[in-house]
Amino acid sequence: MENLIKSVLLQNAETFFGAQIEEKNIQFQVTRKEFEGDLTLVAFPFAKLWKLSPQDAAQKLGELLIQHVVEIEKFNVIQGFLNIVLKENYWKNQLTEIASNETFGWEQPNSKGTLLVEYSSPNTNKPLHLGHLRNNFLGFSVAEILKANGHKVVKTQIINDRGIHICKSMLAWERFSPLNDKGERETPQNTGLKGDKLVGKYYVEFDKHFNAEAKEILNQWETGVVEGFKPETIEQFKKFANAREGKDEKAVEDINAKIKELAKNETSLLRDVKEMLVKWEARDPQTYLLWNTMNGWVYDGFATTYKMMGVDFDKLYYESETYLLGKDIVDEGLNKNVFYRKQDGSVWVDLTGDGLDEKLVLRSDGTAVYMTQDLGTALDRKKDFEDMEGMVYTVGNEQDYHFKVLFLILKKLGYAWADKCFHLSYGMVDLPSGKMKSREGTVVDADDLMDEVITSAKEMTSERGHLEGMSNDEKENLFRQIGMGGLKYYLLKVDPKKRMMFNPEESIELNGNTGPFLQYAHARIQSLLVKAGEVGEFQDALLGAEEKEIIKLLSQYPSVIKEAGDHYSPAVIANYLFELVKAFNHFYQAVPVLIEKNPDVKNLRLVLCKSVADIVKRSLLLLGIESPNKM
RNA sequence: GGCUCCGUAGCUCAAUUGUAUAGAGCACUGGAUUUCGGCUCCAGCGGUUGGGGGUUAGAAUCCCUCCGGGGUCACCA
Repeated sequence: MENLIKSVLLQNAETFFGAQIEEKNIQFQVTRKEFEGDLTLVAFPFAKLWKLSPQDAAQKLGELLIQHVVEIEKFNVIQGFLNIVLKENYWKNQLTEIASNETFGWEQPNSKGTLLVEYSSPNTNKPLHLGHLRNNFLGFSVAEILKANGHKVVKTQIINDRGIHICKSMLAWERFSPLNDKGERETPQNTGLKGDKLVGKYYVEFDKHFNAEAKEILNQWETGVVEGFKPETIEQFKKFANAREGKDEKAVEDINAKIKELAKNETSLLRDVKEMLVKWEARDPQTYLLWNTMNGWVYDGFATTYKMMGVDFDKLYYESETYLLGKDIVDEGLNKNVFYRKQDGSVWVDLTGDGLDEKLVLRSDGTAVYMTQDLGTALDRKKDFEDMEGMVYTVGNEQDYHFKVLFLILKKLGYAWADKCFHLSYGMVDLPSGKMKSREGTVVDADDLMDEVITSAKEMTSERGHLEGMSNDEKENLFRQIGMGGLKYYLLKVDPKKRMMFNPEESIELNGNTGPFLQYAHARIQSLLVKAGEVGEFQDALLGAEEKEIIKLLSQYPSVIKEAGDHYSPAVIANYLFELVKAFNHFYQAVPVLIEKNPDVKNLRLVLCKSVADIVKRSLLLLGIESPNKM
């Protein structure tokens, strides 16, 4: 309808206005509840054009439009806003169209370009936590939303499976794991621990021993024991120690931190773990075997977690296979004069012209840095998916700068698809107690949290739900659907860019703006439809205010899907759904459906209910949330 | 300190391509069912949109400034 009015105005611009008008001057908005109308046109720009008062301009616009657009029944003008009322038949036709189209609001699948969506991308030395949940739910949902917008989508992740942090877990396991009576070290099999949890345990174990050793060294230094240490180090220590004299508390603390760093560098554990990394890079068979074994445990653990999350991937990238990539791109950049080499052999890119810094892309020893890897990986993906039009990187906002630089370099190197690369940057998840910090043990484990929400869904639903006739498996499945639905909705309803507060109590609520509230509306409609049976024609039905309100909302659905896609934001869909379901509950409370005597009216209401249920179900699916028929 | 993001009701969030009286949920108070699932609905309470200035017919939204908070400024990832 908006497009129709727009084209009428544009086509008749000469006759109406005596001049061409710009499309952006035609602004629509949804008519506010307190005024009569279905659609509102803002008349201020036209007032300027005609040199009339806004009221007169709006009046003139209304008179013009009512002659040219048959669907318009009448209009009214309030302070430069033209409120248009559309004919009842228009809305009934809209409903018929919505109800008859099973993919209403979605674009033809694969009708648009291929996009890679990267999300999750964990380290293999620790289990997944609450932050990963936001990442995974977001990435998965955005991928689904892009599909609904017609894109072909490849879901992917890059697994950070190498580096010093992995070696820390490996070394700690070799050294500190107790042996059982068969002489074996701890494994997921003999402990029953989930693989990622076991490996994470040894990562923590490493840190404990590492800190203890550093403290021991520190004690030696402070008490004057200096044998066995490099003279330079002791020199440095003494310099720091003397610098503490006469300083205030804060300054002393800073200096002590530096001394601690010094001591950490002297630990045998750090030396050994670095040695292990070198061995790994040299493909030492024993180290490689250990690495493979422990990563295998982690992958088994992650697989369980991903399954519970309900996310999946089409293509996996491993950092152990990509970390050497990007060397070619360094040559390419040098050839294209985008990069330059410094005296010491390191390679840099100068982005000061774009308001950024100079950035290193290759170390002086010829090894790659993070940026080099990411450049190489990006090109690698383009090779794997030649029709790739762009990429979405679901990564926390602490890496905003990194991605700005990454995309800029790709652009400077002349890759057209760099323009369609998007950093789906999301804010940190805070707890009521403050920030999540792994060192302080305030991290919320993903598995534990999912278990908790499912358990509380069980407690709450067992009391109030409609569970009669369900098998135990069906019940367990239902609790999972409700618990996970609540959790996902809670994390997705907030604008991704924003930092958000995670309140465990609110996340398991069933009322208000929550996942279960939407699921409940869907389940209630399903039960109604089962009772209703066959649904016939509704041509002669009169449209009530409540019905019309819902049809209006339903007809906005396509633009909601488009907006969610354009902004990579599941929150747009979540907020729309909540509005829709509130309107539906209002309607359902005020208007009888099954008991309605007039068959046309009854049919119309049933079609309306079914359309709402369909949209709710399909949209929740875009958020990764299931809609049970009973709950 | 440089760059960057953010600050909306007691709390959690909408509205940020400028547009009518800034909206929801939670919490709190009071109501609704001879009716289809009460995990429902209705009403009330609650705001100087961090402060100040500017641009505009019109500012939560754009610009400047101050205050407060986060992130980032590694030859880490």
